[in-house]
Amino acid sequence: MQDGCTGNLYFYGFETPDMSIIEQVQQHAIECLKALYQGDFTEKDFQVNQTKPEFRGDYTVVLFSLVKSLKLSPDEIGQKLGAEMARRHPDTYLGFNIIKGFLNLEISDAYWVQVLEKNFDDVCFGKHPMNGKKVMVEYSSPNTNKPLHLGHLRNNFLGWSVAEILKANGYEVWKSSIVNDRGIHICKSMIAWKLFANGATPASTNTKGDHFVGDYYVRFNDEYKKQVAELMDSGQTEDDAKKNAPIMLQAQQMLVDWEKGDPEVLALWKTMNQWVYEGFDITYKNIGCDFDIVYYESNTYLLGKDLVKKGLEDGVFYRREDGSVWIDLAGEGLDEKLVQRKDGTSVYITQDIGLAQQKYDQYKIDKSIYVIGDEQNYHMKVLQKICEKMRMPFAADMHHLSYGMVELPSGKMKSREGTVVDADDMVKEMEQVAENKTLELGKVGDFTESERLELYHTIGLGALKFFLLRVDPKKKMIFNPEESIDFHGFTAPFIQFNYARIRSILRKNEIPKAFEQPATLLPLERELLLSLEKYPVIIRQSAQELNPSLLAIYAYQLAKTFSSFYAEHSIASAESHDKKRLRLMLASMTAQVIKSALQLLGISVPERM
RNA sequence: GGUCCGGUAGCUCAGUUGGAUAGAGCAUCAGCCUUCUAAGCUGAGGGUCAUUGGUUCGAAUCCAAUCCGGAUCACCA
Repeated sequence: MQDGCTGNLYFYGFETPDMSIIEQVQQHAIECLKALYQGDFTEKDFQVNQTKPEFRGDYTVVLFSLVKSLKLSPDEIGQKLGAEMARRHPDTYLGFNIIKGFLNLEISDAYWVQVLEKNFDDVCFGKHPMNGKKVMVEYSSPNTNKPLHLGHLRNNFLGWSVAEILKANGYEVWKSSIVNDRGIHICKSMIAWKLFANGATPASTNTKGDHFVGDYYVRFNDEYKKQVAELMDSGQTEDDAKKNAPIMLQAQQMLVDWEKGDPEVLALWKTMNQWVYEGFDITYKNIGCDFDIVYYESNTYLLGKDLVKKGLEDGVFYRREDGSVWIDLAGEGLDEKLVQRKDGTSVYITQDIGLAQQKYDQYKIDKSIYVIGDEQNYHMKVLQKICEKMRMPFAADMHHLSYGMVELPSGKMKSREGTVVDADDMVKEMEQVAENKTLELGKVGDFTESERLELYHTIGLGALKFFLLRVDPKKKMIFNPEESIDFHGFTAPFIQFNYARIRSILRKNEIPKAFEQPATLLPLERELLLSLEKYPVIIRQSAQELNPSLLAIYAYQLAKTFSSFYAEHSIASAESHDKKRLRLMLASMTAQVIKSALQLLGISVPERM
């Protein structure tokens, strides 16, 4: 599903999107250096940064790296370069100064105003034209024996957001999920249900399906622990007790029966999985996740066997005496890895190879992204290496978007030990906090009941998503349930609040027609424009790095700049007609970009709050 | 033990293709609502960028070693 922004904006080859100002500065500098010094210069020869606030200027060329090759002082290079850039592009540069090897360039007001005039009402501003590339983002990929928890939320928010960010960069994107619907963990819930439920169902107990099944998973572990303790009391070692506990043996037998296709086991399996799916659907809908393709492991777990055969023939794999099949990756700094058991059944990685191939065959994707926790870094490295060794054409374009675990102050969350923060509870709690704060502030007196609920959802879920997305994905993060997530400062509600303030103004004021005379920009107006102008670059960067936190940080920084601007200058009662028009346009564009950036994070904005 | 990732303010985090006096938020303190929504604005305090050495005009960023924390190295998924 595309948003209408990336489809037909440009005809390939005829029109290219405008260069951002930072790219222009770079090009201008290259062009002028060539003219001045007759050498070959590229972007790599010098850096362009945003000018630090304590100096005059907008963008800065760092001159030190040019000193050696030109054999001139930074000051001399700066003077010549600055003058030449200003001479050649008088519409862009207002002036320049050189301080300690830094060439600070002031961009002209006219340039900034033209950026504003051109883009202030463009809902597609910042998004890039279609590039003809197809990419699949696999994310979420839940187990069906327990409900989603906070860690899954990080995965879901990340995956969804990265997919949207790629769309905004012109990719055709499929969101997919591989549901882990078979295996010993499901059998554990099944056997516990059989033993203890007396035929109870989610409906009969008025419980959400995934929680219902999850409860039996916990029940299994309780019983298991009890049985292990009993066996140990009767003299068995811990290892033996763990192996011999009757309920574990029953679960394992159930898995064997499942693989044999025992109708009774299959029926129960289908029923319980269905309960879980009904629960997941509610959660996914509530948190705004969607998928274009859903794979089920029960359908894919046999994939890859043919590839193992082929790999054996090609000498990529080898067979041991006992019949098991391996690959030797010791040369790549990895280990030897099993790809097929001695009994001929496949292991996890076998189906991963098969599914990777299937994705490529079915959808002709150019890039395949896997959103999977960093505990599987090794596994994913092995997978990619195997695909590479098998000369699969897509091997180089597989990308593991590895993210760190969400931990509690007490350490890792463990479903088995019940120390998890449940996803549904978490969302509900955030909505509750949103409600409390909103009522405290007394701003929704005239809202209808459903408007109120929608607002609490927007704010509460927004705060949660932002909290999880604002951190660099690859870093682990700590969540403290004692201190509930803040609604002040570096948060979604702050950004949403600024959006609502702008909307409030725009409801009451129309943007007047044209300027009567060119406006001169005040520092905060200029700062806001500088920030707005960066948006397309940020969208591109977050796609390149597969990192939504760049957008989150950007959206906050933009909202913060607006907030200062708002406190300092009146918009509706500006000192002149021109200023009023300028500021309304600024406000309008800010709202537009905030909405767009948050939307890429999966966060919506309220018209009032 | 091998491999990989991380260590920045009391807390949670930015900042790493090497650039100016290392930045935000929370918490603390001091101001600011008769004017567009104070979920706000302005300001203050708070740092041995884990440690040591190296590379150079310049290092939180690169290299080496060390310390601390985590992940992973299953005929589990």
